[in-house]
Amino acid sequence: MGDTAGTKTIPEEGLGALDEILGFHIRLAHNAVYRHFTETFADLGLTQKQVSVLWLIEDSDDIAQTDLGRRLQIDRATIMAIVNRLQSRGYVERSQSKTDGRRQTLHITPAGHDALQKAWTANRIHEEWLKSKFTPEEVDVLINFLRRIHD
Amino acid sequence: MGDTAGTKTIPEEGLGALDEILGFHIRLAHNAVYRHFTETFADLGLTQKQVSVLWLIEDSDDIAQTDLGRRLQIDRATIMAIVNRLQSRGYVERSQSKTDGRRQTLHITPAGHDALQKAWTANRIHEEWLKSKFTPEEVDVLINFLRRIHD
DNA sequence: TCGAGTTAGTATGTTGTGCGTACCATAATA
DNA sequence: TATTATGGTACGCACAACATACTAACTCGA
Repeated sequence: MGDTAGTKTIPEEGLGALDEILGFHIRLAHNAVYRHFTETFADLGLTQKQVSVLWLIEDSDDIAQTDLGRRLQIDRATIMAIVNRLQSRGYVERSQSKTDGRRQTLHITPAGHDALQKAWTANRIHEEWLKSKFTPEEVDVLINFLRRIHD
Repeated sequence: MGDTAGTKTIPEEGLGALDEILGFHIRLAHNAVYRHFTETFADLGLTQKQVSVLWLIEDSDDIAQTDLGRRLQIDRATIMAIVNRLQSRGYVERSQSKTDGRRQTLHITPAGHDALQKAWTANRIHEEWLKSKFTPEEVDVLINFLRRIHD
């Protein structure tokens, strides 16, 4: 161990200059949230993205992939992969759009609906864990700040 | 909603219930930051994680991988992969620790130092973009909030 | 001092995501 | 009609997170 002699000067805990970087804190926070999410959703085996997508599909039945991507700010190719996974699990289905031959409309299957029910419960726990770190007013402020970043 | 033609009721823009979820906003914000970071650092070809790690190694010369992981909250196997990439680029080197045979101490090469210099410039631009969305006081508040999440 | 348990590093493999590129079919338009 | 734009798809690459398993080195208690 770095004894008393001055040779080993490993800063014990600090993050140094990184601590000033806003982007860095966002990454760390996101990571922490991601980890807790994964834990909470371990039984379901769904990721954040998958739940978000599933959620939005249920919310807006017959939505197309492109719109999905637009709202969640996800690349066309990436949303494709996510929907594929959801589909191969039997949670969503694709069908042809009547009005536009290029489009595929997405909808939730009963199994997907069930998964979403469970996801809702898990998410309540997850959100409570997260929000418990703040007062309700602070939550509002924080969401407002974050919206400024991603809007 | 579907006032005009009735059949297609795709909510125009909203995120529905998702909009209430704090975790969801963190994800979106993180994503936006990630994208801008990638753009800004395109020339360098370094990721957020790589820069963070490089930075910390320079900051604390002879740090071990484990300590790195502890500070950045990154898994042992994951930090391994990151350091490998950095090493194969010639940005960092490993050497045996004198005091503990299990440990590898990490240090920056001149090439790594150069890369960090450029990263510093790129990061200034990136941070300015990010922080320009807030007043200095708000930045402090935000960092404080984020720290609560990841600490 | 010996042996059990812990810690650091490593290798390997899987999963999910993000993005680039290319291709095709179908609109939309000039 | 010819051209361009759009939506979906396939393929491939790079990264990251994590699990598992193994070795070597250290620590500590009986």
